[in-house]
This record gives sequence, structure tokens and C-alpha cells, in this order.
Amino acid sequence: MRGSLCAAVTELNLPLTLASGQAFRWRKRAHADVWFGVIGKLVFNLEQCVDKQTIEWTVLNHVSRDGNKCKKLDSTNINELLTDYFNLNYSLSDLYEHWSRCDENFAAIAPKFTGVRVLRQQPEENLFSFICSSNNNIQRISKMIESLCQNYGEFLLTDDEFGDIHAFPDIKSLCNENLEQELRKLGFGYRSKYIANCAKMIASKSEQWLQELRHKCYEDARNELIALPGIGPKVADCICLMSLDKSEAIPVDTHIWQIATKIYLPHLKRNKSLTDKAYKEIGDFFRSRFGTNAGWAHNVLFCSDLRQFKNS
DNA sequence: TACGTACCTAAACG
DNA sequence: ACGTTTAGGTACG
Repeated sequence: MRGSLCAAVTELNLPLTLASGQAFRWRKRAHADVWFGVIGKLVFNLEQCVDKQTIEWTVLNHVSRDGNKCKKLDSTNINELLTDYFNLNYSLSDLYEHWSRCDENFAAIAPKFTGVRVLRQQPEENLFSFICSSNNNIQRISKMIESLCQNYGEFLLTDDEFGDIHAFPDIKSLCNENLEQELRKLGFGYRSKYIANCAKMIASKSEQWLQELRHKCYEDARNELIALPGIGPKVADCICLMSLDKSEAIPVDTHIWQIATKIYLPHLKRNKSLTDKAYKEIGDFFRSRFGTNAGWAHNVLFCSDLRQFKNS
């Protein structure tokens, strides 16, 4: 099934948005500007058509009508799904203008990094992905997530270029007793225990627990996430921002720490490490400077600081 | 409360 | 070369 979605490059820059380490399963095809990835149980090719101001999409797997409890899938549904996933119901260029007026550093960076959008991901995939992200790099995180899918997720299809593709595993599939040891063997390191214990704890809660955090306030959602093993302040903020609709969440990682001490809050250079207090100070600064959607502005600055996008 | 340190791994670094 | 550092941190003392 094919279709097209209206989105100018200034509203959605596919490579910057998909490869900036928000989500870890999108890959560019070798011989075309086509992005390959999975959303739920659907496998996609996405291509940005600059002239036509659209994203051309293809769903690569056949979708059984009874398989998912969801409605029959037609191209309208897919457009809705992509609009939701890419958070397309707000105008990014308007926000860029606003943020550029708020902050001259943003104004200087923005022209080179237009169309960097925060995705609205599926909470479970987002949560386990960012447990893997601690003290790690994007390349290795991507390998780990792919390995998690290959070993515990439902088979979807075989792709000519990327081979067997699996969905992200559901919680039940991550609840087997040997999971920690298995993940150790697969190279997850100390995150193996976090993932195994997290799966068990989430499984013991109500089935809708994670989804319902979307309807709670930022502080409550964040506190509930931090109670899980392997989730600290930074990872909790990633999950809040990227899948729980908390656009005011500011994940402070090494990049944002660098940017903050270099440009905005130089007095923090005296700190030996990122304390809870400094963490909050940086988040509060971004929120006061950029407003309620500070997390989306932060994402643009983060992206501009990634090594892979330097000099671009 | 505020640091220091251990924790897995692999590629980049000097 | 080859040991050290770094890469989107967290838990524990």
C-alpha cells in the first residue's frame, strides 16, 4: 500500500528527525534517500519529496484484518498514523520563529537545522530503548534495540536489504526468567538487569499504566517512571518528552550539559558533576527561555550538537 | 544532600 | 600501535 502525506521540509526533515537518536530503528537505504523502519507492526519506506512538499510512504507488509484489533487499514488510516507519529498537528516553522525571537543562540543555529521534530513514539518501545541509551552511543543502542526485536519480537517480513524484520517485543515476551542472562550474552551489559526487572514491574501493573501516563501531569508521570530500575532523571525526561506528550520535559545529557555551561549558564562550569540541583536548574532555564514546548526547542539544539550532524 | 565510583561494550581518540 | 576516553546515565555507597 502506498500514499503520500503533506509535509514541507521545514515542517519535517526526515533524516534529521529520524537519525538524531530519538528512535533507533530507522535506517536509510543504501542506494536511495528512502528511510526504512517499523511503527507498531507496520513496516515502512518513507521518502521525502522536496519539490512536492510531501512524504511518500509505502507499507511493506500485508496487514491481516483480524490480526490487530485495529480497524481495517486504508491509506487514510496510515496518514493518520503517520500524522500522529510525526506529531504533525502543530506548525514547527511558527515555533522556530517564536524560539528564534526568544533566543539568539537558537536563531543562529535554526537555519541549518530546520524541520527537526520530536516524534510521538510508542511508550513501551521508547522506554526500553532509552534504558539501553545510558552511557552508550547511538550506533550501539541501535544494534541493541534491533537485537531485542530479532530475539523477542513478532516476525513481520523479510526485506531484501535488511533481512528479517521483527516488531518491538511486547511486555509479556520480555518476562521470561532467563532474560537477564540472555541479554548479557547478546551484549546488553549491565542494562540487562534493568530491562528484565523493568519488564516484570510493568507487567505487574495495570495493562494501561504506561499509556495512562499520557494523561497525567509531567511531574507525576516523571516520578512514576523514575521508580523503575534503570530509569533516572534523564531517561525519564526522554520518555516524557518523546512518547508521553510532555513537551516541557528537558532531558539533560552530556550534550545539553555542554551547551548549557558553554552558552547559557556558565556558572555551572564550577560543578564537578551534574547534580540534581543543576539538572533542575538547566531544565527550568530552558522552560523559562522557550516556554511550554521547551522540550521541542531543546531537541533542535541537541541535534545541532551531535557529532554526526556537525559541519552539516 | 553532594560527590565518587562501578558498571558492559566498542569505536574513536591521541 | 595500544591504552584511554567517550558514547544521549543510573544505582549505590
